[in-house]
Amino acid sequence: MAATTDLVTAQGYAGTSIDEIARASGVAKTTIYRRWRSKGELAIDALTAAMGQAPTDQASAEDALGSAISWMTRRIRQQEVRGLLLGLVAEATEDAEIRSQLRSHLRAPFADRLTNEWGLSGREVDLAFDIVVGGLLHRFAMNGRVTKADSDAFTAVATSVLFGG
Amino acid sequence: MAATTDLVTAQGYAGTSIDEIARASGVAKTTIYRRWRSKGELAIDALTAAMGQAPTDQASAEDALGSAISWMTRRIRQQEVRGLLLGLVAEATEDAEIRSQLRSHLRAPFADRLTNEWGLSGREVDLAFDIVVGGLLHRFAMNGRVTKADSDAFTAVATSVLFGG
DNA sequence: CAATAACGCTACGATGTGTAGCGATACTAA
DNA sequence: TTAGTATCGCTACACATCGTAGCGTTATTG
Repeated sequence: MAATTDLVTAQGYAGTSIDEIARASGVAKTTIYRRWRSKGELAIDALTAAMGQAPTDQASAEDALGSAISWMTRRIRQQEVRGLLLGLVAEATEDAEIRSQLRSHLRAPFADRLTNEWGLSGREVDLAFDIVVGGLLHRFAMNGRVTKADSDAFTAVATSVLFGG
Repeated sequence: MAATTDLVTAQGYAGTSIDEIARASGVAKTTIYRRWRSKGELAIDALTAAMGQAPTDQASAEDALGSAISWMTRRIRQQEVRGLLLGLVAEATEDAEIRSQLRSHLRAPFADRLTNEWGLSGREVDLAFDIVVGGLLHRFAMNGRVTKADSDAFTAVATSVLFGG
């Protein structure tokens, strides 16, 4: 998984082959396929590790949303996370299995606590999520980079979706 | 180009090969490569044709933005456009050439008139663009579909970015 | 009707995913 | 210690894809 993250960070998702990952991690390709069913599922696990834990110590719904958004934008500005995520979102487009794993490993950690513990509307939390993640990834796809100003702009929009700006 | 659009609509971008496009259009694969340098550039042209013309008859900046956004969301809800776009955005991620063509064939028709003729802020028009396009494509990637309610939600957010909501 | 441009076709080279089969190595339990 | 089991590494493969080379054939054009 570390080799996966490193190579995808350096070469992009599509530009990284399982052969390379096997070589870099000192393991046979067949061994990788004994543990993961596909490149996508390996990337899901690598992404989950790279994301780490969502923040939990908040005093209000506003705090919880703000810190969830800021956590997500920081992660997306991280090249390791972004590289894996871009590849996985592209694959999710034509693979329902990856789609479902992305929902439970990426969206759930962001959204579940906000809706279950803080009572925020599921529809609006999803909207904030898609604005931040979709917006930043799309901006990267169009411009080849994502700046702090970019992530601040999407953060402001997503926040005002739930707490009128 | 028609064969490209049809096949991508039915099978997705990654799931459609140049061989299939050649067969479906009754043309040799080599002929396709004599006109387009890659699958991506063929898809750019097919996308441009499928998008059609951006609307132009407006009376105010608000009108112009509103109709540009609504034009874009309608196009993205169209399966032909969405299929091509999803594949191209994925490719743009690791291909600066596609990235640049996407800016001039997709973003420019949406944004140029808004900034040049109606004096809207480039930064904010880009933000509206990325919210609508990025948001809707990402929602499709996560859910496997995009509803009218989805596009209405992103439309509302993007509009309020420029004309305070 | 000759010269030129475009096409169709077969055959490649390079790369990728994912699998089969087999011998060697490490681990586990009595 | 030793027998049995799970895991591993390796080669080879099946299959698909992009994009190109070369060559003979058909259109087009002047």
